[in-house]
Amino acid sequence: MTDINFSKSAGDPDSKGAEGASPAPRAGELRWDIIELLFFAYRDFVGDADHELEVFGFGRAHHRVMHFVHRYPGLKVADLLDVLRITKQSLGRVLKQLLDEGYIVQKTGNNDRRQRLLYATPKGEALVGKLAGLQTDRITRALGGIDPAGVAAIGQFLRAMIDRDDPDKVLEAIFGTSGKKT
Amino acid sequence: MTDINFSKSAGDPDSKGAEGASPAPRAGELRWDIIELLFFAYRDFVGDADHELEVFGFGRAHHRVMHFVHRYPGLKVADLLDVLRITKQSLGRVLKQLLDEGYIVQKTGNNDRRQRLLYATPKGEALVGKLAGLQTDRITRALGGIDPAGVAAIGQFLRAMIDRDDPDKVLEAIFGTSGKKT
DNA sequence: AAATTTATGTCAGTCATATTGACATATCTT
DNA sequence: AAGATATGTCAATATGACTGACATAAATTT
Repeated sequence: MTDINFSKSAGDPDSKGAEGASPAPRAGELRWDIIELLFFAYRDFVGDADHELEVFGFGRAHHRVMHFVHRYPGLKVADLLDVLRITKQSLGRVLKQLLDEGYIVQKTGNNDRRQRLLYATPKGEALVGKLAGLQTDRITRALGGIDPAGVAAIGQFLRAMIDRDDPDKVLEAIFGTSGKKT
Repeated sequence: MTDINFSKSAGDPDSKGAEGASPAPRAGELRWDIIELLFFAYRDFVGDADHELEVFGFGRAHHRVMHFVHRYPGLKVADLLDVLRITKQSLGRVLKQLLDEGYIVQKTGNNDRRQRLLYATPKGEALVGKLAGLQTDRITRALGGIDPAGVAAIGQFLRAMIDRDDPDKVLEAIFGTSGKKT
């Protein structure tokens, strides 16, 4: 999916009825520029990985799972569901494939034996690493020529775009006590 | 789609037990931070619109179409296909719904009567405006506290993340002679 | 004028990813 | 023992995407 889904946000007081029938909501205020740039930037960003994934017979869903399992070793299935915001059934098929094909392994939790902690295998790491390399190339290229202060602003902006209401385990790691990551 | 599609990266030196076969490509260089922030930022950004779209019985595809038709009045069907990077068949159903329900109208081209130029109706403008308002709220909030130079850096970064190889009509408008939109 | 190309629309069949709801099992908590 | 939790799985469905084939109208070329 090339997801565009621009956003919504809140309430747009005036929106539609603005002048005549056309809403022209907050005329000059809407950030059409950023909205569009985010769409195209994200489209091309995820596009990098898509081609590579085809080679493995995987889709974006597999990438998402591999990414988080790799980054947060020992993630539980429930954590993954929170992060990806999909249902158990949707995750099930993808996760099963990754397990069957040896990209991920499960280990029973030490404290709670009902839990299946997920870990990437070397094979899984290789895949995730390859995909991150492609995306990193694009990011590095895009950051070229931007000074440290600018890079910091970019990080600040991206973080501020994320909902903090009910952070999942991964977001807690990103924003939590260890709030690093520009 | 909550598209994540990260990329690859590799190595995570320590992760689970990967040592061994894992590629660990360019270990310290991978931008896991930006990769992840882009995922979450985009997920929440598009999430804003999703809820609102449900009210109308529409999906993200409808939003994308409405957005570009609104922003670039008179866009041809072929242009839309280039921008959205989907097939005629996929666009067909969505576009037909929007036409049937009065969010968009078609006008035969003046020069070329085969063309169906697309325009948003006031009703369509209202919807797009509402969605853009929600997303703009998030963007404005995220940009708060960032100085002009930082905002410029963000725009520069997002633009640089976009492929420029074969720009479609919309990208030409964004980057072309009238390259504005920070 | 006839042939070809272009712009659009549409039909049929398929796929990937997602959904909800119902259950089953193992394990932890009370 | 009873109940709650973590996970897995089955069935049925929806959306948005795909390929390929074909039809029509209008423009362009020959």
